[in-house]
Amino acid sequence: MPESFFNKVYEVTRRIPRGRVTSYGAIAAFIGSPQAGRMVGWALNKSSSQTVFVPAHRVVNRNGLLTGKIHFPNYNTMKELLESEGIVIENDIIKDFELFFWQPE
DNA sequence: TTAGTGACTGTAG
DNA sequence: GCTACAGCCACTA
Repeated sequence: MPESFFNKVYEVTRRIPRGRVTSYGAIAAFIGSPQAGRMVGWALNKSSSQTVFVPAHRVVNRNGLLTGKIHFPNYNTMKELLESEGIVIENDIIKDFELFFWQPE
């Protein structure tokens, strides 16, 4: 299969270590289109139809806000997944987001 | 084929 | 500090 935009999104997202998070913009920038963060979210949305597991819950917006939660089965699914990895969520926002932030390399 | 849409972000007012 | 707008790329109707 060809190296498409969202194919790279899956690849990068799967590299996110357990208990760490990153932002849509960081992934988009790593791929080469810093302004195409929307596409990242869109790709992750379709990730549920992929055969491989993609930790989409580890990707949030630049403020650490769980904007993607609305695309999970339940509004608290994303929060619970992150908390189960040791990340503290406060009002749908990741506490100490900078400390948990993971930059693609 | 064209138009509309989206899990975002940076800049400008 | 908050609101508005413009780019971003791929998909669906």
